This record gives sequence, structure tokens and C-alpha cells, in this order.
Amino acid sequence: MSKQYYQVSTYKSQLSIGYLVKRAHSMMLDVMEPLFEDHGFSFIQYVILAALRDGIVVNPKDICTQYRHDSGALTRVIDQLAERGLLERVRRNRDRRKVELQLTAAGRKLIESLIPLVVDKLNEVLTDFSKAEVQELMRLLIKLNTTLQVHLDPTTVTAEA
Amino acid sequence: MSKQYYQVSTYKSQLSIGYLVKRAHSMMLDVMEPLFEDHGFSFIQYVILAALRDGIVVNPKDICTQYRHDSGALTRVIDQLAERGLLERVRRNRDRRKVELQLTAAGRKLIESLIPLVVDKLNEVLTDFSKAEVQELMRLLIKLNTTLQVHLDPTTVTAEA
DNA sequence: GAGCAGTATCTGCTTAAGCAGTGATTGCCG
DNA sequence: CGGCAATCACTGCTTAAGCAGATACTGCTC
Repeated sequence: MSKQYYQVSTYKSQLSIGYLVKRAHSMMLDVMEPLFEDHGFSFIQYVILAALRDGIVVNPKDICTQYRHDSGALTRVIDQLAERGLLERVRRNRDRRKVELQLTAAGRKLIESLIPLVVDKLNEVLTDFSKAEVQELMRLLIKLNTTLQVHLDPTTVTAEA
Repeated sequence: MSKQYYQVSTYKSQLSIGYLVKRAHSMMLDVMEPLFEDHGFSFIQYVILAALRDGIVVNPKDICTQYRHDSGALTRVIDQLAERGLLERVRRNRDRRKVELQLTAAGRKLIESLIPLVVDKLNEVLTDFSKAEVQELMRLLIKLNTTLQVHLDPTTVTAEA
């Protein structure tokens, strides 16, 4: 028996966590995308380069699961980035099903130049928040994501970083 | 000069509020959509009916701004709902540019039957959260949305409810 | 080691979101 | 009052995400 945070009688969709998260996501996109448009990048293209910079993610599959992007769509985005010489696909012999993505020198240089724009914009957007609020928002979102993840796929209990 | 919540040297995209919000949104969709699929509805269709039930929103424009949905796409979704006899478009003489959306009896009955599914699912997903955590998450998301809104369109300072 | 389920990537198709432009209406301002 | 910018709904087009296979490979099991 779940607790009753929401009740049918008083429910308004504008107070739903789902609604709030959808709005936040949409506006966050609108805030961030202009940063990349000047350089001819979409948000998802930036995301892939940033993930590679972070170093943890190397396979298309990882990006798909982490960023919840369709694998078919991702293949094409990677094609574009590869055509522009920003990353390379490497097949290792360890597991020949997997493709390892590697930033080229040009790709690394580019993503390093974009990161400061993103960091500045994030800080700018969060100006009204106290440090404690930012930390708490991060913590609660991570907790929400973890529980949603378990909800969707109970087998991946410890999959979240 | 903004505060430095994020710093270039330590920045990882997995700690970005944008990343966290994107993931939450995506998983929230995956959790919610199955509730409507049985009834032959997409999430956005449910959203429109729910907005009308809430009673505050009556014009397509309002739904577009509130839910940040494309107005062209929305026209077509409203067409579908109208064809299924769940809502009606009414032109009032007050401002003949606007279309007023009204639930039909069938539409109202249907949305009232869907709301409990949504409320239950939300409560289920939030089981691990304390009441204080849910409230704080809601507060922080609303605050984030308000600041993002101002950031995107400084003229609508007081537009948020 | 043969078979078979599972995994990773990729391809073609479908659908829907995003974008730009149109037409009708309004309200503002000289 | 006349003109002009702004607003709202809608239409056609473009693009990209989502979906369903296809292919190649792995590793488990018998």
C-alpha cells in the first residue's frame, strides 16, 4: 500500500512530478540548445561528445541506456559526428559486437571549448538557488531516477552509478 | 557574477541538472504511457484531457505554453480527440481568434476514469520518498521552472502560477 | 563443439514533433 | 478612423525519434 501523496479528489496535473519534470526538461533544452547552434550542433550531438569526454561511457549502448536515446537514432548521430571527424569507431577484439567510441583530437578540442559555455549557463540559471538547494535538488532527482529505473526494470537494481 | 555550483575542472555531465531532468522525464513517460495505451491514448492526449478537467486551461494556446507543446502538433492531437467525441471546439464572440475547448460528457467520464490510475502510479513510484522529500522536490522543480521561464522570456515575469 | 538464447549495432519504415508560413482577428497608436 | 504590429489557430514540409527487424558476435548449456 503506497502512501497518499496525491489524491484523486484534489489532484491537479500541474502539481504532478511528471508535469514539472517535463516542463523543466523542455525549458532546459531551450536554454542549452542555443549554446551549440552557433557551432552547428544539436543537443544530442553535444551529449555524446560530453559523455566521451567524461570517459566513463565508450559504447553506443551505454549512451542509449544512460541518456535513454533510441539506438537506431543514435547510430545516425554518431555517423554525423564521425563524418565531421570528431570521433572514431574502433572495433576491439575483446568483444567484436561492441563499438568503442573515441574522441579525435579535434573532437576533444571542440568539446573542451563547449563545456565552459554549459557550465556558465548552468550556474547562471541556478543563481537564485542556494548551494544547499542545488545539492538537494540533485539528490532528489537522482533518487527519483533510481526508483524509476527500478520500477521500469527491476533486474537492474544496482545498475545506477 | 553567478555562483559556482558547477566548475569546468570537475564537471561531469551526469551531475548536470539538465541530464538528471532529461532522464527523469523520459522514465516518467515510460512509466505513465502504459496506463493509457490500453485505452488507445498517447500521453499527450491524456495531458490535454487532464488539463481540461483541471478547468484552468481552455485554449490550445494555453496548453502549448503550459506543456510546451508545438502548436501545429497540438492542432492535430485536438483533431483526434474531437473525432473521438471527447471534446469540442467552441468559438466564442469575445475573441474570435481563440478556440475554447470543452470536454464532452464522454470525455469527462473517460478522464475521470484515468485520473485514479495516474494518481496510484505516482504514489507507487514515490513510495520510497518521505512526505517532506516529495514536497521539497515539488518546490524545487517549481522554482527551477520559474527561473527557467524568466530566463527564456524575461517579459513574463509574473506569468507562472 | 553444436545449438541457442542473449547482446550490440545497424537499417528501413512510420509517426509525430518542430518549423515556417498563412489567414483571420484583435488592439494599439497616431 | 486607418494602419500596423501582435495574437491565435491552423497547414504543409522537414527532420528526427521510436519501432521492428536483420546481422554479427558472444557465451552458456548440454
